[in-house]
Amino acid sequence: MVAAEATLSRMVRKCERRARLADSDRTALLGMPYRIQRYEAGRYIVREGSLPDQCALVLTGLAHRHKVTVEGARQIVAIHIPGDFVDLDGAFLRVADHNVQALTTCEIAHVPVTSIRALVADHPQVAIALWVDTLIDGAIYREWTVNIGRRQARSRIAHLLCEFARRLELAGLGKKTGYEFPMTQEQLADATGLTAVHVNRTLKLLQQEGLVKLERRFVGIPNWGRVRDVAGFNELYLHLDQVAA
Amino acid sequence: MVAAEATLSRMVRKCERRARLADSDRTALLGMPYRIQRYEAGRYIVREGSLPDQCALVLTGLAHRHKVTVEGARQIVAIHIPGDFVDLDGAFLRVADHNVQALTTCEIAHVPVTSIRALVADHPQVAIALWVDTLIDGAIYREWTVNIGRRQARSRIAHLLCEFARRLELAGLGKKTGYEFPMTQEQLADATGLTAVHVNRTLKLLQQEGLVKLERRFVGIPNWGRVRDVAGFNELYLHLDQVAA
DNA sequence: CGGGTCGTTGACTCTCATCAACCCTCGTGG
DNA sequence: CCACGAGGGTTGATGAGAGTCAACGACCCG
Repeated sequence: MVAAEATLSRMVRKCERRARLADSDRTALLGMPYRIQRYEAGRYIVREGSLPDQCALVLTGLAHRHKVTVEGARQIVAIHIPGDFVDLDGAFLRVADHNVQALTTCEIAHVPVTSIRALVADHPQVAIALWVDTLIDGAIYREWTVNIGRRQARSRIAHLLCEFARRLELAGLGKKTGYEFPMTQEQLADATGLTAVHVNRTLKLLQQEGLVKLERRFVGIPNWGRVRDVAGFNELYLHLDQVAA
Repeated sequence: MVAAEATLSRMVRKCERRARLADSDRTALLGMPYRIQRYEAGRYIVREGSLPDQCALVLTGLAHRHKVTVEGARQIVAIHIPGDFVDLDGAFLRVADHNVQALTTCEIAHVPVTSIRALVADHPQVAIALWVDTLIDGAIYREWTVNIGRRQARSRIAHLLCEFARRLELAGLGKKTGYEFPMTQEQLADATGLTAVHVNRTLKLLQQEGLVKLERRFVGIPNWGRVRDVAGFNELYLHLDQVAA
């Protein structure tokens, strides 16, 4: 499980950016009991309405959260990359209010809720770090609301691509100029509140304009400044500057 | 400041629903230093880009969070009612990524960030309660994303009215059958990702259907079941059942 | 009484959804 | 090695929901 250890440390590194951790905090984090499970693309990790007893942490691959309306329309509300806790909700909220699903094949570390609770009870700085993580998730949700509510398709998709670029870059999993991006157009549609057909046309447009390059499961952003402007992307909400207070 | 004390206790009551608090936790919460300030409707409480040194707690009236795109379109991302911390972000994130504005004339208690930090350091259960509050805010953000991304105007507005009904009811500030609702149609538009004109027409429609009754600053919901169905409203995401673990 | 904010309405436009067909690619199995 | 099927991508025609622009009306408050 060497790879897994390496990725647990990815999460620890993220926590270190969010609160000042002592060595004991770090070792406690790394010492959390967990069970690694592999999920094929499309498999559910958490179901709406369930009472989870574990929290999910992404080790490899991508996972997303989504809800389905009574009419059956799906909305993806968040996408998570390696190192993200997908489901801290599970530790403190009784019942899951949304689904978590593997977007690509991915490895998930399941941590018992009781361990999380014990960990944060004994390590206040870890609690702060995870709380800050929750706050930043909230900030991202807000930006998604703005994106879907007030930007039109072209900007909306560009914005999602910009957000991804920066987050992956920060995690050391890609560059602003290009990164692996395994979402289907239908998933992209569900994340942006559009339809797959319209996403297709809009992506075509973005490519014709030379703003993005798409190949297989790869996105290229040849001119970051132009795309950022088209998207109206301001990375403030990602709180990348966030350093232990 | 008797009224204010009463409303601080409203916040404490909310915290008690979110974590098991000892007497010492309660008194510590009530003992937080704060400065009460009155804001006229429309005044800014927090500005995007600022480095806040206080957190805002709504005592009376309504406040909302919003962001503005580069094109100047405004999106309201959250609305807060008395007893809500509007701005726990301020306690742990360096820079505000959105604006907080008085929606009606309201009274706000400002608590120094340092006091919040000291409070949660000394009272882990209070930290949990506030963290759970953050998690529930996140759940509401997610539902708003779904609302704006996947429901059409009629359902979308109905959904917002349902959410408000339940939240106000829980806070003891209204009933499901009707409540005071001082939002203008333009604000409603900014909260739902629509335009004021379309909100106007849609409200008309909802009234013609007998789903809602609108008078001045008051909303009536004569038949909750029907409106809930039109909205596709499922209150799970409000986590009203949330009780100390 | 006047001005401002908010709500109302009509005419027109445009973005995006819908429906439907077809293509390509890739993996599988005969 | 080829046939087949399924998932994903592409394209066109058409329509509906929502935006835009503009004018006017209602109400409140000074």
